[in-house]
Amino acid sequence: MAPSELDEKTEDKILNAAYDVFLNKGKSGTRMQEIADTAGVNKALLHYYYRSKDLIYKAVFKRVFKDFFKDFLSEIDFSLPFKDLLSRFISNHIKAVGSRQSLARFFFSEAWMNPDEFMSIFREYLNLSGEPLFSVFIKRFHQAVEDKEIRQTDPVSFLLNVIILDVFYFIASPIFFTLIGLPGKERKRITEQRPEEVFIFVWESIRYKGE
Amino acid sequence: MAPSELDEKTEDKILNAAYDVFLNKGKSGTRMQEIADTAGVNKALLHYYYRSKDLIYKAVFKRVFKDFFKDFLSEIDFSLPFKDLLSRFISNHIKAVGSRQSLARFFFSEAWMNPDEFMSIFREYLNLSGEPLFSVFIKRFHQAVEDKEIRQTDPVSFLLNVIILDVFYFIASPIFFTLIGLPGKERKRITEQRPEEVFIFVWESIRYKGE
DNA sequence: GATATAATTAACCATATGGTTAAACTAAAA
DNA sequence: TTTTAGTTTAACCATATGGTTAATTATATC
Repeated sequence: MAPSELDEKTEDKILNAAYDVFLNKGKSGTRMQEIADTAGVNKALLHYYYRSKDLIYKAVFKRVFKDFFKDFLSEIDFSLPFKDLLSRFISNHIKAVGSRQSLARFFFSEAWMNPDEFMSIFREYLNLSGEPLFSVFIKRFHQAVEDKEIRQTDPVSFLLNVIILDVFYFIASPIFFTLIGLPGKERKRITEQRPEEVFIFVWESIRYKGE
Repeated sequence: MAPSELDEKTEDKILNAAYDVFLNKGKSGTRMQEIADTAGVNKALLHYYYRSKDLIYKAVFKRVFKDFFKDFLSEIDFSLPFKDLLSRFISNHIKAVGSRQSLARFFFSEAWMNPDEFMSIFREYLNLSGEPLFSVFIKRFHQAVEDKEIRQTDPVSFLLNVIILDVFYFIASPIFFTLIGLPGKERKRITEQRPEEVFIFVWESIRYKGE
């Protein structure tokens, strides 16, 4: 009957608001009052439900973490041939990050600004995912090397390179484009072609080229 | 006679201290008192010399900007063959960024958290450099394509990819390594080999491989 | 309907923070 | 030596901020 936002429980309203504010302002830039205003509740309720700013932050972080890795690792069909797997991984990944830029921004910004706190919270929630998918990837990689689909190289560095090319494009490109004075039209074109560009770039790098 | 720090002028002591604090805490995380303490001067002097936090921030930003692009673009001999040019560019670049991580961290963190303010200050200081070196690179790139040293591709995306691989390794790798549970020894090895790894990765991607 | 419990609010508090000021100190010019 | 301009300090101010509390309202239980 009523729209979902209206019968949302107060606790959730607060967490959603905190999510928005923390994502856009960072930890030290976030004000409890702004969270309260965004949620449309009295400021005291933030403490009633979450006790302190630190604990709201942790709760938000937990959700950010889940969302980030859900987008990051989901929907990959590991049975595909390696080349297709890579292509799909890259385009999914870029799409996910591109549509959730503030998420990635928050994630890395906080990782830099509060590395100790970040890493300790990070480790708390680590069990959620990551490892199994990674080892599957490594297996497929070695297989592809054996099958002479791709050249011999370090899969850890390779995967890291791919992820870096996917994620940080959205952070580096606005600054880079401004620096070289690239017009908006060109920026848009390059951004649209980004998944294709990255795939060709990395595939050309690792595909097997004979003895 | 006296060590340089002691006969430093107050104005410089403040700027140096502000540089340190802003770099490590970001704008909203920085406290005027902490700058004053770090500089070893009375807090009122910050306002005496720089009027406000905003203006100190701008002064710091100006220096960060200069330092960043000095390391970023200097010492490149554009007369080298393209392959060597690329190799040198990458290793210089990674070395520069690696030894100035807090600089890059500040630079991008602020770019995300205060994109509008960042970009407006950024543009203020844009005239300093960047453009000419970039156009030289483009020329060399096209030349190399003509000479069939490298394959035909977009030089803008290519340069951006190289920069991204250089800069963001230092941001992404600690998180990535933690996520996959890579031990410290391996991390160190991979980090030491990073310049070589990136060069091979991108060179394999663009080198000319015949019809 | 009375009572207990959970949810909510306005007012409040202590401290932190950016910023100001008037007075004091220093060094060089007159 | 006095004047003057620049420099430095301690004390202060207004506001912002995270957090608390006592009282009020809504909700559920008997």
